[in-house]
Amino acid sequence: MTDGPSRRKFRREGEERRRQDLIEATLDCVAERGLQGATVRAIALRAGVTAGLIRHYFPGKEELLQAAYAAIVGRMTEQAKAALAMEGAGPRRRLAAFVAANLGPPVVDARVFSLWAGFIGRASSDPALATAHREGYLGFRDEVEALVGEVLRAEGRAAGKAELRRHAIAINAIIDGLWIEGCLAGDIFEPGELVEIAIATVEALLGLNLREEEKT
Amino acid sequence: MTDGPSRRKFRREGEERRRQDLIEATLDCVAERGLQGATVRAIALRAGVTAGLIRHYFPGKEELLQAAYAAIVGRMTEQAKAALAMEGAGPRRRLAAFVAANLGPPVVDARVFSLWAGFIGRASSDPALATAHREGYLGFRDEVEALVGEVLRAEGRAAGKAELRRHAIAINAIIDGLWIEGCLAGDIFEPGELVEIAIATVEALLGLNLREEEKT
DNA sequence: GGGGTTGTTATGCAAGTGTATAAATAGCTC
DNA sequence: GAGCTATTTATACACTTGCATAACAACCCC
Repeated sequence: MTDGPSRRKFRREGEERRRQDLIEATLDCVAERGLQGATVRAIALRAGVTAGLIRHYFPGKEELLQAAYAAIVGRMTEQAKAALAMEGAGPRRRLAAFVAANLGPPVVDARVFSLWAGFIGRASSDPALATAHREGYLGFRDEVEALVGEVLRAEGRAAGKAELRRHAIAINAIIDGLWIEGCLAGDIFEPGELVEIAIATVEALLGLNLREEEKT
Repeated sequence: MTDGPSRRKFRREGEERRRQDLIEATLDCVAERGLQGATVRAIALRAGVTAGLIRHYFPGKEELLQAAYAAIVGRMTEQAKAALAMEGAGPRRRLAAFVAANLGPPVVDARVFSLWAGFIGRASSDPALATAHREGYLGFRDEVEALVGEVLRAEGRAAGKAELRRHAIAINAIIDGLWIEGCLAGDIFEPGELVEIAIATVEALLGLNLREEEKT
């Protein structure tokens, strides 16, 4: 009748599966309790394992957080890249698709934003993180710049380097700004409103219509 | 010769002065080590006092952080309000001044950003914080909307409610987006470049020139 | 200049953190 | 089914955190 030292039952999962589960659990914790609330114990509980297991798959908590961050950044850029790769579509439609991709799910998401804010908030104090952001930002901006260049070229309009740079910075800012609001208070906007506003602003900025296809 | 129990020398400061010092120390800590690094001990050390004193001026650490956040938000809106209050200037110049005020020092500042990110990152998990942001955002946007309304009215252009709303959202996003980049990587922009880009984008959006005064 | 007020220090504590380590057991191979 | 391997659990440790408390001393008042 004496219940012996009952040890918890468990199942062995594949390595990749466990890593993914832990990353997902981390994202959930960050979303629900903020970065501070993402402790190893909370993450493990959410993943259905015990805390020690984290160290079996990651060198430390920091690496798990970085993996989670990388996972989210990956998902976001994946969307954007898909829009860029739209073969067969003209530059204008590709630009519009790119903007739209960055302002819809899964990019616009409170969970994503929490993690982003948590990480980026330390960029001022963490040089490595600051560099990472800068490279990511410049890479993103370069893509926008190239895209705008294509659009204008297709339009037969000369575009100076400085002008292109300014346009890319502005478009990037519009996307970022709307992204933030969508993440933080998506419910005060109509569905698709952010995308529409972004595209309309880009249209005004470039002085052309992105919705109708260019004449061949 | 036995050095007795040497107790630290100290000076009694005025209440308001101490509070301000503690708040400033908090901002410094957040800037240098991130929100996580802003512990009561680190803050006290920076302020030149011992940790216990914090609890003499604030109910707890949380309240100190909120005071620091409020202080920074206050400084930011102060700048913006000053631009709005420019009497004698036409709507267009006031709008330009408003945009510029939000994209120059002391609003664009890494320290400010760290604190902002730290707080806003918890907005998803903290309903009170989410509400605070929403109200601040909507208040800000209302001001932009009113300003844009004035500008267009002075231009003799009719502006529908929906159009006004979209413009305000867009302008707000531009300011936010550029603000972030200025805070995070101000050194990759020319001085005044962000302001110029913002104003140029707003000009394109509204289809008018903000730099030259309106004809009376 | 002596006393009282209270701003300030010093010390300690309970809770929570990430991490290290050893024991246990699930699932594979033969 | 026995034996191995390494995934997983359980436990403990060193450290930090915010907070409580009591002793102390700087400043004000008379």
